[in-house]
Parts: sequence; C-alpha cells; structure tokens
Amino acid sequence: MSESVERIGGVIKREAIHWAWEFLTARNWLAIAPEKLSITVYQDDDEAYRIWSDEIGLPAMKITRMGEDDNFWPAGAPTQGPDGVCGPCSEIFYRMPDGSDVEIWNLVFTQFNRVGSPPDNLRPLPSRNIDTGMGLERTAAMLQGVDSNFHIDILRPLVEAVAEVCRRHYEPATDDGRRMRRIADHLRACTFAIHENVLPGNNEEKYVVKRLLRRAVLDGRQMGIKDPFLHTLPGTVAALMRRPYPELSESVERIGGVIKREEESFLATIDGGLQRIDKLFATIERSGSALVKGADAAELYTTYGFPPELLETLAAERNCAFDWSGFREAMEGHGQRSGAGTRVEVFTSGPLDSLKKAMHGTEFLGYDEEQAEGKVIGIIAQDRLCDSLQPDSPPADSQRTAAPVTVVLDRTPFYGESGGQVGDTGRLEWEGGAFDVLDTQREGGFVLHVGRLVAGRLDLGQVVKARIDQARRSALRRAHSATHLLHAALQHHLGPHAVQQGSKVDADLLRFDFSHGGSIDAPTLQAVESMVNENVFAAVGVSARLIPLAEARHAGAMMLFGEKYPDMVRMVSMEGVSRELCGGTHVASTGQIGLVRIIAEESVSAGTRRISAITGHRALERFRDSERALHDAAATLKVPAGELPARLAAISKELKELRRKGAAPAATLSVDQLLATATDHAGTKVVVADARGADAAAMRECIDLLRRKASPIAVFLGSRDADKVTLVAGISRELEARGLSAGNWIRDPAGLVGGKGGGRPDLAQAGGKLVDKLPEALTAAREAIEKSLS
RNA sequence: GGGGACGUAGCUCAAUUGGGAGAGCACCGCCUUUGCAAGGCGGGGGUUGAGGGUUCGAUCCCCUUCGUCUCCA
Repeated sequence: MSESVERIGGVIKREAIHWAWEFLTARNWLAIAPEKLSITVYQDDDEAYRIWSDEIGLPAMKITRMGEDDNFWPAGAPTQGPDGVCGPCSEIFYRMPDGSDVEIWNLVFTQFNRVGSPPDNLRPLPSRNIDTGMGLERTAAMLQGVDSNFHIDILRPLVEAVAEVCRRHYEPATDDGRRMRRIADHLRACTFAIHENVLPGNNEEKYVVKRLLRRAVLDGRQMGIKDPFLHTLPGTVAALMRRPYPELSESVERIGGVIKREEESFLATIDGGLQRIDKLFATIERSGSALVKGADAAELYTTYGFPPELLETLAAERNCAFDWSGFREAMEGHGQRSGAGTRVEVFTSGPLDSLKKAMHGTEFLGYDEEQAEGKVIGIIAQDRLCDSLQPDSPPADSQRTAAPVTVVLDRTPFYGESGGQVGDTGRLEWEGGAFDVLDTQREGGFVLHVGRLVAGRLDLGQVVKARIDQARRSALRRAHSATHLLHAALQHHLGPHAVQQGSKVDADLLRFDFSHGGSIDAPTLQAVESMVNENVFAAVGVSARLIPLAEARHAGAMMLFGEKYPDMVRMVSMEGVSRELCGGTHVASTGQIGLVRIIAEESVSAGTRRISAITGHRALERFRDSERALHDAAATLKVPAGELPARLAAISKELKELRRKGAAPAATLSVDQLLATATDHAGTKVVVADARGADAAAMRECIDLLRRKASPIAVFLGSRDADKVTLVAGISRELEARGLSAGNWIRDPAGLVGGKGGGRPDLAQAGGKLVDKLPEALTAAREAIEKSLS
C-alpha cells in the first residue's frame, strides 16, 4: 500500500503541469534539481508536449512520447476500453543515484468520453479535469536519497525491528530482505486498520486484513519463525507514526492482542493441515510419483487454508516437486465457481434508474410524523415501472399475487430499512383504495413501500394518506434506543474497544454485534444489563439534531468505521449517557423503553460477540411466559416454585435408579426362560423365540447374555408392535468359524415379514411391516438353522 | 455474497455398501505404593449440533437450519 497525495478538480492542463513543476523544483518547495527530472507524455498529446517543451523549457531529450499502455488512463483504454471518462497522462521521473528512473508523479488529463471501438471513439468532455497523484513515500525516498520506499525514515526502523524479532540482519538484496519488507508493510497497514476497528474476518475489508496478516506470518515462518511474533511490533509502528497519528499509541495493546489471536489461529490452521499433509505424502509415495498435484494443493488451500508456499517447502524436503501450474489452474476453477454467485436485487437496477433521472428522492417525515400525505411518483410491479396498479388478478394466479409491488412517494413517514433498523409497515389510503405496506426499503434516496394493493386502483400522481403501524414503530423506537444504551454500557464495562460491528433492530427485539476478545462472564453481563436499565429508570431525555460532521466529532459522538458520513450528520443524544450518529428513530425519553432484558450472549466470529435483548412488550410477555411455565411445573410436582430445582434433581436421580433396578432383573429372567426352550443340535443350542414387545436393543442384550452363558449357541428373536416387526439373530463365535452367518440366516425370515435385513456375521438385524407373519418367520428361521447345523 | 470442509463424552479424536456408540486424557470411588513420575480395579458422564425425509434400521445417505474453519468477490 502506498500513500498518495491527490488533487481532483477543475484544473486545466497548463496549470496542472506548471504547478507540478513548481512544486518539485522551486526552492521554497521540494527544490529538486531540474536536470534529474524527465517527462513522458501520450503520443498524441501535442498540447502537453508543447507545454513541457515551450513553457517549462525542457529539452526534447527529456520528453518521451509513449503509447496508450503507458501514458493513458485507464491503460490501453482507446482500443481496449472500457467506455467512459478517460484521458492521456503525463508522468514525471526522477533519476536515482544508481542511474535508474523512478516515477514520482502522474498527471491524468481526464478529457475524453470513450464511446465504443475506434476510430473516432474519443469524444471531448464538456468540462475537463485533472486527476493527479504523487507517491508520497517515493518522493520521500528521493528527497532522503535512499533507494527504496522501505528505507525512508519512517519505515526503515520498522524493517529493522522486524529483522530483530526474526533474529537476523536485514540484507536488502536477499529473499529474506524482501520478506522483511513485506512483513513491515503488511504489519503497518494492519496496525492502522485494526486501530480503526477493522478486524481480521471473512468478508470485504476484514478479509483483506486477515490475508495481509497471514501473508506476513507465512513470510516469518519461511524464515524459520514458528511462534507468534507480529504482535510485538505495533508499538514500533505507533512510535514511528507518533507525530501524525498520536492516537495510535493508545491502541497498541489492543492491536497486539488482535494480531496475536490471528497469528495463533493461523498457526493452528497450519498444524491441522500438517496431519492431512502427512496422509497426502503417504499416498504420493504409494503411487510412486514424486509430485504434489496442483489439485491436491488447491484443495488443501481452499478448504483448510494451508498455504501452497509452505506445502512446496515441505514437498521439497521430501524430494517432491510441486505443480504450480496445476495449482493455478485449479484455483481458477475455484474462482469461477465461487464468483458465479450473482446478487439478485429487485430494486437496484432498471426501474429505479429512470426514476432517479426525473426526481431527487423521497422526503422522509417519519422523525416527527406518523402519518402524512404524499404523492405517488413511481410504481414498480414485476420489476418494471408502471403508470397504474390494477386490482389483483384472480387468486388462482398465485405468481402475480405473490410478486412484490413497490410504491414510491414524494414524501412519507415510512422508515426504510437502514442502520440495522427494519422498515416500517402500515397502509397507504386514498379515495376508494388502499395499499398494505408489508416492508419499507430505501434505495438511492427513495423510500420504497413494498406490499400489495388491497382495494381500488392506484395511479401515478395520486395523493395518498400514508400511515405507519404506530404500535410497531413504537416497539422499533424502544429497541433502537435500547441499542444505544447497550452500546454505552458495553463501552463502560468492557472498554473503548467494544465498538459496534453491526446491529439489527426489530420490534422490541435487538441484536447487537461488537468487537471484544473473549466471552463475557455472567456478573459482567448482568452489570451491563443493570446499567442499561438504570438509564431507563432515569428517564433520560433523547434528542436528535443535524450538525456539521466536524462538530459531531468534536462532541465525541460515536462514529463507526466504514460508514460514509455526509457533511451534515444526525446526532442522537441521550443526556449524559450516549451520543451516536444515527439515522434511526428513537423514543423521546429512555423511560419509554420500559425494560431491557438481555437474553443471549454469544460469539458470532473470532473477536466479535453478539448480544440479543428484548424491550417493552416483548420483555413483559417473556416474563409472563416463564412465570407461567414455572407455575405450571410447580403445580404438576405440587411444590412451591422455589423448590423446583431440588425436587427435579431428586426425581431425576430416583428415575435413574429405578430404571437400573427395573431393567436388569427383567433381562436375566427372560434369558433363563429362553434358555429353557433351547433345543440341542449336535452340541449346539438353538433358541428361536418371540420376545414379546422387547425392542431391538433389549433383544441384542439378551443374545449377548445367552452367548456368554451357553455357547455354542444360535439365537433368533422376533418381536412386534402395532405396525412393525423387528428381528435379531446372533450366533456365537464357534459357529461363525464354521462358516455360518447371522446375516444370511436372517435374510429369508425378513423377507417373509415384508422387509430386509443384514448386519455382521455374528449379529444381524432386520425388520418388516407384516406383523401377522412373525410366527411364520420364526418357523422359517428354526428350519433354516436346523438344516445348516445338521 | 458465493464455493469447500467439519460438528460424536468436560477435552482430543475413533467407529469397514447403513446394522450393538468407543478409546486416550480429565473426573469420582476403591486398592497398591511411605517420597517423586505412577500403577491396578471399578464407576459416572451421550437427545452423535437442531429439525425433517429415505429405510425394517441412520453417527453414516438426502433436504432444511444453526455453529466453527477456510478460500474467493
């Protein structure tokens, strides 16, 4: 990653070039000797060439014309595309002490709109502009006379620190030197990201952090470091960055903790993979080849996260080659498979685009109003804009009735789902018609009322009375305000790192995700819940106002990373308790929340915990439900509710003892009875009997006991209940050795009762549905065993 | 958001086309041993993540769902 100093705006080409040159060469700016600089321009850009040569006065040998691959943005755009804004660029190079030229500045003259393939596909833009970037670190390297970004004053010490942790000398030109630079770079990036609460995770920017960290751990491992080491380094980053980023040092410990967890988790992943790899090498050896197949490596990587580089080293240790091209091929397939998932969003594309061109958006009135008049400015049915909505077709046509219909108004009290708060429900009404709103979404400034027409017809331009479901909205207000109280309480009890990661606000129901390392013990959780409720009992006033972003920041309002805030933000304040930037709807006083009850605390992914809670009506209902359950249970057992736990423990113990006592004698009894019915065939006993209602497990046990008691023996038991027959056959080892098989024995009798069966040679099970045929099956079993024993 | 893997006793993991839920460690009891490491015998502990389906029978096959890991966007 590199930092860039950028300026985008309505500056024309001549000024941009002059300013760049002045900034680089003037004594009061960077004061670089002009003879060390050289220029490239796009081959057709005579305008830029003339400015450099005639106005700046550069000799022709210092200006090179280059093709569209080098001096056009996007690269190759004129012939390759894409369509859209583009333009030639001009680059400034610096001659390093070793004689090489490095690019330090790029001026992009965005002046064309590309339309289709050449020729004549570049149309001048009505207003041209400049997009320019200067590599900050590269420039620093140049000014400090060092040969690499990594050797400037704020980076070299970090690279050296990495070397020290790895117990090595930093030698720039070696592979290890490259590794150390990469570690330093990744570590610095992650330190900042984690400081801003972007923790390693499985999607989007979180995944980037995870990947950077793992890459760095892997680099360390390749240099022989097998224990977590990265986590000791954020302090160095903070020290180097202290002047521009003093706040970084406050987070060093937390950042180190996050990095350490990730390091440990990755090392565990590698450990887990090693077992698998042993198996892999075993099969490779058996097959007589000496090649790790790309497909195997890819599976190991995509499924278990085992890095291919490491696998290659391990392979080398065993004199195996590694098939990189096969690996890349397999990865490409994986990419295609997982990239194939396309998002289907009903509202994003198509119909709304044309609406956006004509209108600005919907005015939201819902902070103050629960009903209001609005004009219908858009109707979307079956993914198309319509002029009117007709009464429903006959119910038989279920496809039509099930399809969501969307109505857009110019102003509305309905809150569209955002910031975790779900959308409002309610009704739109007009003379002779009504529309049930089942959900409200927000898209590009428009509020989308999703639902169905229940009466009359609706035309574009119709003025309707929009009324939200008041009770539900109140429940949403309670839950949302409770979320802010919870957030504040978590910060108080766990520390400032317990920052919101996401939330869902539903009617009297909330789910709140926040960053925190370990689990939260019961006393702490209770303290959090108590604090939230204290702030409810205190009936703190809640207010919201629009203020400039800078002011909100100054006031210490809670802001979330990754959110894009406009210049004017809405700050929701709960007097002395919480300040958050939030677009949601809230109670007027926290007293209205009634009660907040935490019902769950769990992990949602590493480093993130989730608390679920209920408020208002839902809290009351839950309280009643559990009281009722308790009351009913106590009534059944005829004890006071308070004695339930002790009584239940006693009953459970008693039950267990009764079962044990009850089961054992019954089994032995029937065993003796069964043995009495045994017939003898050349020294082998045979028992075939109806076990009268015993289940399969009991019959198996019986057979075990008989075998132990009277070997050699063959036992065949059957039993039936209302609609099912169960058969179990067992023979002792001596018979098994003589080639008999319980599985074979049971097959034909099973067929008689309309089923199938099988099992192991010494014990088999079968079943069937013809309950009347049990006696026949037993007879068949007896005949079969007698025949094979004779 | 999509692909892949996994989920069995407190912990680490077994269980051959689908046929009796197990081992080691930990725990409890008894015995042996005067130290230390331990050893012997016995015992408790499980709705096999949850819910459906197929089957005579599911830890195993199918579907749904939750959770964990992992790769990709």
